[in-house]
Amino acid sequence: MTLDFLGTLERTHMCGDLRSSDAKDLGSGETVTLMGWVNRRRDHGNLIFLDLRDRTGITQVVFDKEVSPEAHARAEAARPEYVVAATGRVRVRGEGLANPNMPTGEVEVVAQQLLLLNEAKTPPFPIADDVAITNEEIRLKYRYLDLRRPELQRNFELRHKVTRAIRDFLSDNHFLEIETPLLTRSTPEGARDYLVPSRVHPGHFYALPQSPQIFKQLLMISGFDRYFQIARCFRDEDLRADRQPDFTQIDLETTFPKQETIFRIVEGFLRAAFHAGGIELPAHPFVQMTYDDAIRKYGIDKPDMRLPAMVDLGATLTPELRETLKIDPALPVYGFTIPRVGELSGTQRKALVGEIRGSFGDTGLDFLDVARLRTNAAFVPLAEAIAAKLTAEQLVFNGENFTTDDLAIVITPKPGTPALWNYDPHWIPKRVGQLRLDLAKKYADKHKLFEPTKTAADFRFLWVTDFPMYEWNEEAKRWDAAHHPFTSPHEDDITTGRLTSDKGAVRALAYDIVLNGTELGSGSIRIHRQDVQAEIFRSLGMSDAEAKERFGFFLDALEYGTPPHGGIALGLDRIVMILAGATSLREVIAFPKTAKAIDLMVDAPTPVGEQQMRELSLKTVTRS
RNA sequence: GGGGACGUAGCUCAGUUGGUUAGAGCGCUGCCCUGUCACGGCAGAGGUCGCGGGUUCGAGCCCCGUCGUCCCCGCCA
Repeated sequence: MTLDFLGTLERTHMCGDLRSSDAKDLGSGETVTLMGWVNRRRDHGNLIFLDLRDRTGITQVVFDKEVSPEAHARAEAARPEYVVAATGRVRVRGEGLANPNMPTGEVEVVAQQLLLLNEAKTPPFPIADDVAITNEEIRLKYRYLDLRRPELQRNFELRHKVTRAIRDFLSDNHFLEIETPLLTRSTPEGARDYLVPSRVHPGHFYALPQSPQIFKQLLMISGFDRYFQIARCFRDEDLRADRQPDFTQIDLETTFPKQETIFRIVEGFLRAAFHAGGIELPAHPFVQMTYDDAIRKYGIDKPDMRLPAMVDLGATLTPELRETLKIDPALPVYGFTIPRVGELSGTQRKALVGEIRGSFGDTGLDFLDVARLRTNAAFVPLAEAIAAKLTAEQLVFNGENFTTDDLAIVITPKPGTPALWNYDPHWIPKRVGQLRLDLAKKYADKHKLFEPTKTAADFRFLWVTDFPMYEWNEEAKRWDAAHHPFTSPHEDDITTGRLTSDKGAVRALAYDIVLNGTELGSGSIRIHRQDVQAEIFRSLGMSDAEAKERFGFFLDALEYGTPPHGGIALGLDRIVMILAGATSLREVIAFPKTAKAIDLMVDAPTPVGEQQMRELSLKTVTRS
């Protein structure tokens, strides 16, 4: 079978367009032309059905030997994924022939002509069945075919709509979209940089940006007032399901903001973005929580608000009880529930106990099983007191009482164990918080709190505020910037001199936006005074000379009338991922990389030829 | 750098205690079929059980190594 050329033929409709009204409107002799891929062929001998697919949908085309023997013959030769152009009349399907399962199911096209524009090898995995392919390797190698599947077509249409809604919202709110360089300067702190060797300057390297941080601050100094960018960023760190080395941020900065100014802007464009994705978020501001509260109540700086919080049960334990139960007299005792886990069998419960104890190892932590406490008369009052506290939290969480169907865990630190975790008061809550998430994941099938209902209730946003300014770096024995060194401390922490006297207690005007336990974005109010910036650099152990060498241009710029400013950057990929109900960024990035940062389709990275290496003054050495 | 899961036909998977010639569904090829839409019927092709080594009379199955993919910890200002 020879292939046809398109010639002068033009497409009149997309494959998702036609409805019964189109059949009525078309007078006799009028025809439509559809172009697309053969989704499926059903050959009944003298009658053949081809389902034509493009990104808008699928339309059934009928080939009747009596209507057009030529078209019928070509339809016989067509196979899945062939590219064809079908011309014919739209017909309302007869009684009982309509297919209510497809949007175009009330009509069909009776073909008079079929052009076979291109053939296709049998694809390595099915395109037509919208089923999950588990072989990620083959999906990525044949990414162009994977992307042809309806599921991914939907994801990228969603991504486009979300991006567009955000762009429109920010544009409507006086933000200017300005591009910043991709070839820029390495700032060797934070994530590892991707480096690009300079040909013109042997031994010198550009770095790809981890974020346009300094540039957007300079744009504020330049007086652009409000800036945004859908910015590609690069970080040479190990990957995760929600981390790719090459990713996209919605980056923005504005002059004269309070934190709340930034919050309202972000809430505004997220509302617009979710609206574009068919979700109406409520009009009220998102919930806010300080970093300290997040750690205390959830044991993590990005709480998943779809689950009930942890509860401090310390007050329910008298010193005598602590002694009897071998609990440290001074340390907090945490309890939490996983709702609707249901009755566990003796075997299941035993396995769970082993699992939890095993995960604690030699940490000094142990736990009480509330269900077992109840079986001992001496501890019934304690069990009741604990249940009362858990009930209170459950009421806050979802308006339900804690019941015996909810798995209740109480974590108890053995006496004298603080030394094991270096007296860090966050150690216990973080550890308990991790267990909370592990168990929530383990019993996800039972509590179903992670299952999409396709409503706004699926998306639990949270602002986390008042992050610590500094983080103790145990290895280097020094204080590092917890966020980045351009973040402003709270104003009182500057005036009280706490920057030098008590670094651990300094709070930053830094905030994260969290959605369902995923960090969507991070921002801060920046330092706009040269003297404060210089002091922060010094407090980070950077000498004035060193600060000048690394950020001299920026310190200079701060001296020319820098307005107070601040901003945020949100991961566009993560927003789309969660909105699409996906669990990996690969589902929303067109050409993603594997966990080892390989592009399986184009096969990158690769060694380069000697000529290219020589031009760049590069030589490969083998690392031992 | 560390931990875990997986790897059997093009795809999704099964494969018992180690036992003869490795299976199913879908897909693919050919033939038949005028109302299917996950069409149906008949026939057929298709396998380095990721790779290498070992144990054994005998390995898809056990052991060691290795490669790849995925998930997690570290890391990600």
